[in-house]
Amino acid sequence: MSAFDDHAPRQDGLAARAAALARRPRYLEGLNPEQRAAVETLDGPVLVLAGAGTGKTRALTTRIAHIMALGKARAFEILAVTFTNKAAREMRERVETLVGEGAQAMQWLGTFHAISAKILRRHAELVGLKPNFTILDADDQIRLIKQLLQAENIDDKRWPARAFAMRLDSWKNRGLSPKQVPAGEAESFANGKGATLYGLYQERLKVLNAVDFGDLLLETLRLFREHPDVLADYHARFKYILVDEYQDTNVAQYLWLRLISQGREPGKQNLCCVGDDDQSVYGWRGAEVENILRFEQDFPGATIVRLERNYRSTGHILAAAAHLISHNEDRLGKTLFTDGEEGEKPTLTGVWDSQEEARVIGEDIEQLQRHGHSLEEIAILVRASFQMREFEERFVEIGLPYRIIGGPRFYERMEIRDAIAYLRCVAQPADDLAFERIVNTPKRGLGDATLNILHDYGRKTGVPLTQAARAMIETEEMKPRPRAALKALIGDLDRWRGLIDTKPQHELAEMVLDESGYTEMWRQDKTPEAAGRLDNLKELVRAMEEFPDLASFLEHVSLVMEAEEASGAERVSIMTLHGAKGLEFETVYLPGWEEGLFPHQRALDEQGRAGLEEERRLAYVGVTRAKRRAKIFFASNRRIRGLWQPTTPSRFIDNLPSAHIDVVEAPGGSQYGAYGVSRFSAFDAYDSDYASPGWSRARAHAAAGTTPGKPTRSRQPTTIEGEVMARASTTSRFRAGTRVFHQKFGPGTIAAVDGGKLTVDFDKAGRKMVLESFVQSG
DNA sequence: CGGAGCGGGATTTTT
DNA sequence: TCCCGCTCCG
Repeated sequence: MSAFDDHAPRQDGLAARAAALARRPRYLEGLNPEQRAAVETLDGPVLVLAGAGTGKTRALTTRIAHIMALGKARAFEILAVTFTNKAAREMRERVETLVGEGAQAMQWLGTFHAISAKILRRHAELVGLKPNFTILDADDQIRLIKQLLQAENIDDKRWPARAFAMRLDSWKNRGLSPKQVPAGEAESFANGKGATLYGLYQERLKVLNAVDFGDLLLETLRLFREHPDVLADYHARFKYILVDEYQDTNVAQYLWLRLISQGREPGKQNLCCVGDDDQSVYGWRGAEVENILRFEQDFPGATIVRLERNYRSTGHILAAAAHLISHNEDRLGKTLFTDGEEGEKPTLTGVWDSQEEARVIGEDIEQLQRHGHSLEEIAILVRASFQMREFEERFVEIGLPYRIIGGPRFYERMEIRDAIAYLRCVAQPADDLAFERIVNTPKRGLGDATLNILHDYGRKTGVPLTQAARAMIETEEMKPRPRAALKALIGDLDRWRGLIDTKPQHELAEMVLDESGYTEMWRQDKTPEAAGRLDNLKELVRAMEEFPDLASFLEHVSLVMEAEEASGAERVSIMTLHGAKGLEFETVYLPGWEEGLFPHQRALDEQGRAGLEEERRLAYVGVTRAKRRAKIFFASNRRIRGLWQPTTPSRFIDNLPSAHIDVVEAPGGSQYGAYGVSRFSAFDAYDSDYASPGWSRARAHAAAGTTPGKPTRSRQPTTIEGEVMARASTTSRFRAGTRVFHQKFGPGTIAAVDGGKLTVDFDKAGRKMVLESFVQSG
C-alpha cells in the first residue's frame, strides 16, 4: 500500500494519484453520488449535512483515504477532530481498514480536547505551564473550588461549589476569560464575586501547573492568538481539516477551528465539517447549533452536501423518526428516505410502573433470544442513568446478560482515582490536589490539622504542598508523630520519582501501591467491595503496560475516562440516549417516555422551548438507532428517589405518526390482570388503544389555549394524539369527596376532578394527581 | 485523629 | 432511597 505510506518521498504523490485514478479506487465503489461528492470535493470548505444512518462516518473516513491516495496530504498532515473519544476511536479503526498501516500515522486524529492537550504540551511554556501539566477532572475541579470558597469566606451551602463549576464551564465553553465575563453573570454568584473567583481559580491552576477541560481549548486559543508564529506552523502542517459532529461544537471550539483553518484565504480553507442539526443534543454543554446553521456565512463559497439516503432503518422506523422530528422548528430540514423494506412498525406499550417495564422488556428480549436474535444487536436506551438500575436488577434476577455502557467509569472508581493520585504525585510534584487525596490514604495520622499547617505555609510562600511539607518537617511546628509520617511519605515519593525514567511504569505503579500501603489497606478491608477493588487495581497495573511511559498513561486517563471494555459473551447493552449517539442496533428499546423524565423537566425549566427541541432531538436519535425494531414504553408510575410518582405519557408520543406505530398490550398477563383493573377505564371501549390517557392531552391543550376534549387542530392531524382526543370522554365517573383506592398509594379521598385526572388526598401518601383509571371506588 | 451516626439533599446528558 | 458530608464523641 505504498500510496498510503507516509514515509514515501513526496514525488510519489503524482504517481500515486495517476495510479489511483487509473485503478478507479475500490474505496469509492458503492458510494452514492452525494457521498462521492462529500469524499471528492477536496478543495475549499465543505459542509456535509448528514442525516442519521446516511453513511456519514463512511464518507468522512473515505475522504481521508482519498486525500492520502491522491497524495494530497500525508496522514500526519490531516487534522481530524471529533467530539467524543468513541467517535475518534471508530474513525481511526475505519480509516485503518481503508488504508491499512497509514491510519497509525494519523497523529492528529482525536477529540478537540486531546488534540488541544497535545498542542499545549508542545508549547506549554508559552502559556505559563510546564509540559507535564496535570489535566483536572470534574472532581478535582470541585475540590479546588471548595478550597477557594473557603478561603474567600463564601458560604458553600448558599453558593455550592458545583454551581460555580457549572458557571465556570459555561464561561469557558463560550471562550470567556475572567475579564470577559459579562458583568451581570459575574456578579450573580456569591454577591458579585463570580469573576474574582474565576480569576483566583485560574491563578491557582497555574500554581498547580494544571488545566481543566475548558482550559485545554482556551489556552490553545490564547497560544494561537499570542504567538502567530506557532499558529503559522500548524497552518503549514494541516493541509486538510475534518470535523465530525459539527453541530456539537461550542463557541470555544468554533473559535479554535476558525483560527486553525485560517491558514488559507477565505473560500480556500480545506475544511470539511460533517454534522446533523437534528442530532444536536449537547446544548446543555454549550454546544451551539448555530455553528452549523451559520457555516456558509463563516466560510463563504462553501460546498454543501446533503446525505439523505438512509441505509440503517426500515421504512416505518424512518417514518416515525421523521414525523417526530418534524415537530421541531429550529432545523435546516432534511428528508431522509430509504429504498429498503417497510419492516415492522415501531411499537408503543404502556405499563403500570417502571418495574413492570423492566419485566416486560426482559421477557421481550428473551423472546427475541429464543428466535435466534443476538443480544449484541439489542440495546435499551434510557434518558437518565438512574433508569438503568431497574433493568439491572431485573436482568440479574432472570440471568439475562447485560452490559452498562457509560456507567460509572473505570477511572472514576475511588480506588483507581487514589492509585492515579499517587502516580500523579510522582509525575508532577506540584499536583496538590492529588497530594491531598493520598496524604492520608491509607491512614497515616495526617489529618486536617497537618494539612492546615501545610496549606498555611504554602499560601504564605506560594509553594506547592509537597514543598511545604519538605520545609515543615524540618521545623518544630509539627508534633513528632505526624512529622515522622510526613517525612516518610515525602521520602517515598522522592524515591519513586527517582525511578520514573528507569522502571517501567506498570512496575513502578505496583511498587507504589504496595509500598504506600494502599494495597494492604484494601486487603484489610472486610467490606464486600474490597475484593473487587483489588481486582480493579490489578487491572489498572495491567492496563498500564500498554503505554510507553507514565506520562502518556496519565494523559490517557485524564482525556479518555473510559476503559476498553472486555468483549466476551453476548450481552444486551444498556446506555443513555446520549451515549447511544452514533451507534446502531437491530432492536432498540426506548423506555421511560414520560413527561418530566423525557422530555426531562430540567431541560424544560432551564432551556424552555430550545430545551424541549433538544429533548425531541434526543428522542429522534433514539428512534434512529434502530435498524429493524424500535419499541417505545411508558410507565404510569415511576419511583423517583424512592417515592412512587404517578406519571403521564410523554408529549413525544403524541408526535409519533399513528400510521407507522403499533400500539401493543404489555405481554404475559401483566400485573393489572392480577389486580383485575383496567388501567385505562376511561377508554374501556378502546381498550387496545390505551396508549394515551386523555388528560395529558387535556393539559397540553390547556397550555396551548384550546379547549380540552375537542379534537384540536394540530399540525399533525394523524397523530395518535388526535385519535385519542377524539375518543376520550371528558366526563369522569368520579366526583370530589368520593373515597377511592389506588394500587400504590392506598385509600384516599378525591379533592378535585379534572377530565380523567384526579387530585386525591391519600391517607398515607398525601395529595397526589393520578389518572382516574388507576383508582377504584373504595 | 478516626469512626460512627445523623441529617440533608439530590439525581441529565460528558470532554 | 441512597449517598454524601458534617458533627460529635472516644
